[in-house]
Amino acid sequence: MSVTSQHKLAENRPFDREAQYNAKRRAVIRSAAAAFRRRGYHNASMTEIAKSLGLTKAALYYYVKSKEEILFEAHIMVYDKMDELVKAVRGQGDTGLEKLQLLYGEFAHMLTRDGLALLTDIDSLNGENQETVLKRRGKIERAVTRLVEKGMADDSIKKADAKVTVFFLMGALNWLNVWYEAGGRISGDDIAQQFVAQMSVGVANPT
Amino acid sequence: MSVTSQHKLAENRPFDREAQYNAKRRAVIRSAAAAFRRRGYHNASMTEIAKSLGLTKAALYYYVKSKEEILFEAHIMVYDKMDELVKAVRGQGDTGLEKLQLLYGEFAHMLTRDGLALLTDIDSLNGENQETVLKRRGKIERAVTRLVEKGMADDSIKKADAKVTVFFLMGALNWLNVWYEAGGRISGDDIAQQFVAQMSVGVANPT
DNA sequence: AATAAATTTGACTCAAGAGTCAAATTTATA
DNA sequence: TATAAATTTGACTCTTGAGTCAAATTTATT
Repeated sequence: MSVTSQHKLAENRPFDREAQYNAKRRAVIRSAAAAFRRRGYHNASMTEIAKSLGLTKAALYYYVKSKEEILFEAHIMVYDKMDELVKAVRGQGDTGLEKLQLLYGEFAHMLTRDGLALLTDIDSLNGENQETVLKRRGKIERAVTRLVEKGMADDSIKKADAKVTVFFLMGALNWLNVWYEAGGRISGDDIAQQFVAQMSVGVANPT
Repeated sequence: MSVTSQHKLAENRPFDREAQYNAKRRAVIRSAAAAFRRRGYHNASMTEIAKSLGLTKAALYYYVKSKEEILFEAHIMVYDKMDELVKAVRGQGDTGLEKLQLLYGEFAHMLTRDGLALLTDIDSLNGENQETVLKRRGKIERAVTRLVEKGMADDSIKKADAKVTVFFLMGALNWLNVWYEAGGRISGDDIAQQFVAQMSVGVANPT
């Protein structure tokens, strides 16, 4: 009996609780990130974020250490997802162009889904966090740049300054969050598809 | 004599003074706009903006009514310039594509020159100002959309959803301000040129 | 039901930064 | 040099919003 309860205490409950806690914490970050995207980091107050979750500001601090921590994690959440996508398409596609098409499509798709958004407010992060986020962004940009360069090497992509090309493409993605409202006239899938098409012809070598 | 001095008072001096005042006011707005772009609207304090002009915060309020007024006018300044550019290319170019190339090049060029930057913080404007800015942005987007549609009609531009195409192109421009630092590896002219090229092939009908 | 842990809250403190204003300073004019 | 207008400032006030904390409430366990 006492052994059983010990067991429960040590295995079942803690897991449950921890999972609960983590889920709620993620919910806080997601919800806040959406508010940041809609209204901007500084215009979205903690009180407001709390209210939209049916909580009080004080309760938020049970899950996070500071507002900045939320911003940081919101950034990281997106870059984690993007890293995943980079990994996911790694084996696929043949030419550089094909690989780029797959990845770009995944990116566009991600951004038109569930609240995931590239945030631009990096200046509101303190030195260390800011550096980390910039590093992560750089990592993604480099992954894309590699595909572009591979495409230039195998002649599937037109030769040009790879960096500018990548910025051009990433710019379009970032801007997506500004104008795209889920449930609008155009579906996320359509946009992703059209972005890929647009990107492709803009970049591909005429065959 | 008294007439002469009256005259001077009424004609010469005031003009000088007014011009001086206006020039300084514009300088305040430009300098602040640059700070907003670099550090974000809320991270750039009035004190900081004043200091970079060799002034005191209080002095700023001799030229502007509020921080928000600065943000508003900074936005308007850019849209005025863009309207000018739209007008400037109106007569030129033959096909829709050619017109679009000219305009897009001018836009890119403007953004890589003297501190003019598309600001994204629109949520920090109060209702009326915000509405005005959104209207101005809409006006520009519509002007670009018209060119795209003209191009689709005369077959110089590939048929697709014009709106998405325009957002794609404007996104790349907006993102420019995030990564482009004047005096970097690539000159503004080169970027403008490459953006036009990128845009063109992305959009043009294969001939 | 008693107890302990987890969660939430009301009522605070504190700092930062926008905005004000009377007084000081500078500039131009006669 | 005297004077008046334009410009700038130091020293404020006021608001907003982040963050804290002891106490209240809820949830799970025996």
